[in-house]
Amino acid sequence: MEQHLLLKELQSKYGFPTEEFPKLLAFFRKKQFKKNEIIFKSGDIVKHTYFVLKGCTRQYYVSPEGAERTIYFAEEGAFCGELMSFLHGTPTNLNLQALEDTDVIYLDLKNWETAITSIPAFTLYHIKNHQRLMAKLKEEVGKAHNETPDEKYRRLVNEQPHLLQRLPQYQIAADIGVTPETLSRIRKRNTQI
Amino acid sequence: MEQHLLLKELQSKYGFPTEEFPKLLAFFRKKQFKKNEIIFKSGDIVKHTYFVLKGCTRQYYVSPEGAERTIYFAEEGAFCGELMSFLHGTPTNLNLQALEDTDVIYLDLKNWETAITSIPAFTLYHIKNHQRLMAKLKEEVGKAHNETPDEKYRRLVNEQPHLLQRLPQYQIAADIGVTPETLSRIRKRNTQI
DNA sequence: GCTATTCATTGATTACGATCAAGAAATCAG
DNA sequence: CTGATTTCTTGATCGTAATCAATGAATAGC
Repeated sequence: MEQHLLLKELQSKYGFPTEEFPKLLAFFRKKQFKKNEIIFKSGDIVKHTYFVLKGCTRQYYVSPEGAERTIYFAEEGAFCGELMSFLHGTPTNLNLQALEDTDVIYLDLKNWETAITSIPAFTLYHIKNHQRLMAKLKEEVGKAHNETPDEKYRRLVNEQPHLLQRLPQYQIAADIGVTPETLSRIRKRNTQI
Repeated sequence: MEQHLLLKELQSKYGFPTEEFPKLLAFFRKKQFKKNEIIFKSGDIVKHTYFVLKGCTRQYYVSPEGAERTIYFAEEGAFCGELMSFLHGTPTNLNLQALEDTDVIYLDLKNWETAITSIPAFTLYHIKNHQRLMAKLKEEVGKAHNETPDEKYRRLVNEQPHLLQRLPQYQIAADIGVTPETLSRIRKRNTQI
């Protein structure tokens, strides 16, 4: 029997008792999103927290002028959501969009709280995983200013090469923080060896 | 009797039972840092997590070329540390520096774990506070690319005016992500009304 | 109080990404 | 398969921050 993607994620990071898993999984429900569907948008109060089984989502920020800036992509085996809004019931200022037809499982707040309070290993996963994410974000903030677009592109090629294959270039451009034109030139510069 | 700064912080955000506080405080130890002292640096394994009682610290990232980029400043009443390294025992890639003579209280890992497991309200503070920080960082990542340096400066003036008074300009410049020369010109542009 | 650093300002030049504009290539619908 | 969108590339111009360089102001050490 094949291992559930969620269990795999929980165990790959910090160990999770297999026997607890069915109990945890029971709190989740399934859902599907169509390609390009907006899952939540700025101003919404986020009601669910999602785990991607198949497909890909992007979380992004929209500036007052309408420019988009992607914060991160969640592929298969990753949580995506916005716990700040989810936990506090406040409007989010981020947007979440499915970039492909995407299958997820999700928790509502009630089930999330029950799961967290009744399954300590799940709590531990959360705390530790958030440290990981936070560390990544801090690094992003740090690098956001000190790296040239060329460096950012090469880092993306090294760290997340799969994204290059599954995303259109203007999405990559939004992630790096440049215009599509500039990305096209960067690619030209960095391809010819 | 004056309320302890830590209790104030714990209660201001999400409510913390006052009667539990002495028990929590007992896990902490005191320490002082001199102005400009490096508390930890990239490559270190962070052994403590700090709460600032007096003074100010900055957490920053150093690029391979030696350029510094400040992630955030912690003033009185704020935690500062690097839980990723602290909890996982892995080397950090961030640096923490006291910008003034600074008094802190701190926890080592053993006491942190004991406090977290024995004082649920402290756990709750952590989880929720991390969401807040994470949301801020995400916004930072989002704005890092879409804001012009002028906009970043004006946002700093609006959101953290006290920092302008207590920090030298080249620190502000490192925070905004420009050279000191550029900041000087930005200030000139934005001062003359 | 005076000298020595460190820090802030100003100027001139350079480099690079944004923007505007137009074609080419790829994707999609019928 | 064909026409219509959408996406990607290429070119030319423009604006702005980095860099290099030098002077002025403020701080710290003796």
